Amino acid sequence: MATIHDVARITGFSLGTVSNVINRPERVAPKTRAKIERVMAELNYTPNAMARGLSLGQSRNVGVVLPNSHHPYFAHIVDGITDAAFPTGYRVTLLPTNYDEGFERQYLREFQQKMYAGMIFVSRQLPLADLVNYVRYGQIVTCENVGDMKITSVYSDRTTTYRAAFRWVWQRGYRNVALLGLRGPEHSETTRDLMRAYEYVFHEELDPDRFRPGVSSRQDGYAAAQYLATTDPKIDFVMANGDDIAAGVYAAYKELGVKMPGIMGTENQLSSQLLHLPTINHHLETLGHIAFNQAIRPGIRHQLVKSDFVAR
Amino acid sequence: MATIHDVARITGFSLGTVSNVINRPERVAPKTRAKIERVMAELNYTPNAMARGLSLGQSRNVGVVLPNSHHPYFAHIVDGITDAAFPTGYRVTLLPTNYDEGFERQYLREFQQKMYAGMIFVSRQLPLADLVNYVRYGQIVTCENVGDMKITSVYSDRTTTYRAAFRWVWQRGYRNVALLGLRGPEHSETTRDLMRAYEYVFHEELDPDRFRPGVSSRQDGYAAAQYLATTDPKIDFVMANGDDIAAGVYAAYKELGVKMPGIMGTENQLSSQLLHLPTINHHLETLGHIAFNQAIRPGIRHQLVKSDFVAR
DNA sequence: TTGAAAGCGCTAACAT
DNA sequence: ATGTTAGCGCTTTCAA
Repeated sequence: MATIHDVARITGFSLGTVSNVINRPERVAPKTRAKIERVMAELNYTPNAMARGLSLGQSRNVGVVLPNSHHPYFAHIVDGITDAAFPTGYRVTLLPTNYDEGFERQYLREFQQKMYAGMIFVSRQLPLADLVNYVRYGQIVTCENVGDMKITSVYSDRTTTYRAAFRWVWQRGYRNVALLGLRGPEHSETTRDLMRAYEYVFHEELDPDRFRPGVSSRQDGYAAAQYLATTDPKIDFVMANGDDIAAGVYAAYKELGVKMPGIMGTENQLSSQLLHLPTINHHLETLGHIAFNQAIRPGIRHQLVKSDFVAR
Repeated sequence: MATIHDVARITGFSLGTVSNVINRPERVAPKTRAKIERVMAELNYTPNAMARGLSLGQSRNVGVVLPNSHHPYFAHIVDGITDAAFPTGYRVTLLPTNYDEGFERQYLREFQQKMYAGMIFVSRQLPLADLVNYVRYGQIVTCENVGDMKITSVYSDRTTTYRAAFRWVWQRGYRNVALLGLRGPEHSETTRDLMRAYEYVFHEELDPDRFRPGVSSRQDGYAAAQYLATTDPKIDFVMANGDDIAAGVYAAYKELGVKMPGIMGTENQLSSQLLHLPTINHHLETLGHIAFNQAIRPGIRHQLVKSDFVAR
């Protein structure tokens, strides 16, 4: 592979001049610049990104921290991020944690070493305070409401939408609601938000037995619904954490032949349309888009992305 | 951030020795090794990946080239790749092309500069021969049947499965089949495979008007089906390039109120289960998994991933 | 077993 | 306008 030395040697100019045509073309005379550019093209030369990064102390990568990419919630956000990154020339690298703090720490250290120009924490295990410690090394953006913590955030106004959704559930006459989630309220801000909205509308705490954690796929939804239907037949509404999951719930109740409860999904995917189920649209692609743009420019900002309740 | 110099200075040993405890611990005396490791831990030291990469001429990244990550086909493969990469400590970076050769060239140059230990071409625009030119710089794996080209490949046996699917269509009595695809046969090997399988079973060429290109979402499927239903009412079977797309086709015919044709999807997603439509399961996560493993170890190999026709 | 030093490809002062 | 040079953090001969 051709290096900057090769083009310097061949053109007869110095390293510095060649470097200048790459980084500050205006400083070099048009004629020599043309000559150097021609040779670069001939040699099919591209600056080595690693060397550049090492010298500059920065890269054109953004790291995206997330537990996995199975769940549609994460997949949609990653979609938005890569779309936004594409025209900018930034690369996005996926940093899966499998819910393990250790990996998050590892990624943070790599960040500190300037491997990533910015990081997006789509999800995190580490305390927010730990992340805040790293903002001095570059841009970190979180995808949650962080209050007035000194860290950039992009988040959806879940509370408002969850309340609207529960109000709809209440008005429809449902009184025995079960919730499905990825992780319990002790681990997940989303689950806490959801429960708080429930309490706000129903004026009571949710029966702990009516929250089923560990649900992330249609199959999980199916299993959870089977459990609920057999152990707690009074349940008349199931709020699922994803449309495909909602579809799994639907299938389980249908197969058991018991009375179908009301079901709600989230993410506004195809499956809720097909089954004509209400859902919540978090506009996750938009969220990803914004998160990327925050990740590549300095400054601490907080941005809200509105979500919608889709009644059906 | 602590560098190797810091730990050398603090421990009183030389750079070389510290480097050795990182890379060849057996060469350094147990006592000095312990001492150095303790200081490393205290300083929270991690080797700088860029510097390491520059020095070594290699990275622990694999690049995944694909047009975009919207289509479930790509999303599923990426899922498989990241899952396989996780336990190995390799990073995966997404390299979207938007179907533009220029970007593929750019990525190939970065590869040549050792930015990526391996590359996976989930899709490509560049001629295969161009890719083959780069295998001497590292592992490149393509996700298609490349015959005896000297490049590693992982691909699904589409032909067999497509034939089985068309045979099923034939046996069910359908005689007027339309096909939906991302890109026309002139650009897409998948489409060519599909058409060849059609010809094999039906003993005739597909009427060109009965192939609708540019279909990649449920909405596209909906629009294509509307067009087909109104311009060519004889059509009695629609083969869609995705289950969600098949669902769009279903919706279009249903809304028009005309006789519902047979419909088949691919990828075995939830939507085909819900609508009870036959589909093809390409086992794309498995394919991604294998692709990753091929990408990180040298050698040219070809591997077939079996796909299934799911009759419904 | 440990140390010294060259080099990976590039950038950015600083000199000319 | 162009050249020279000292790093960026690390690995790896080669010596001691």
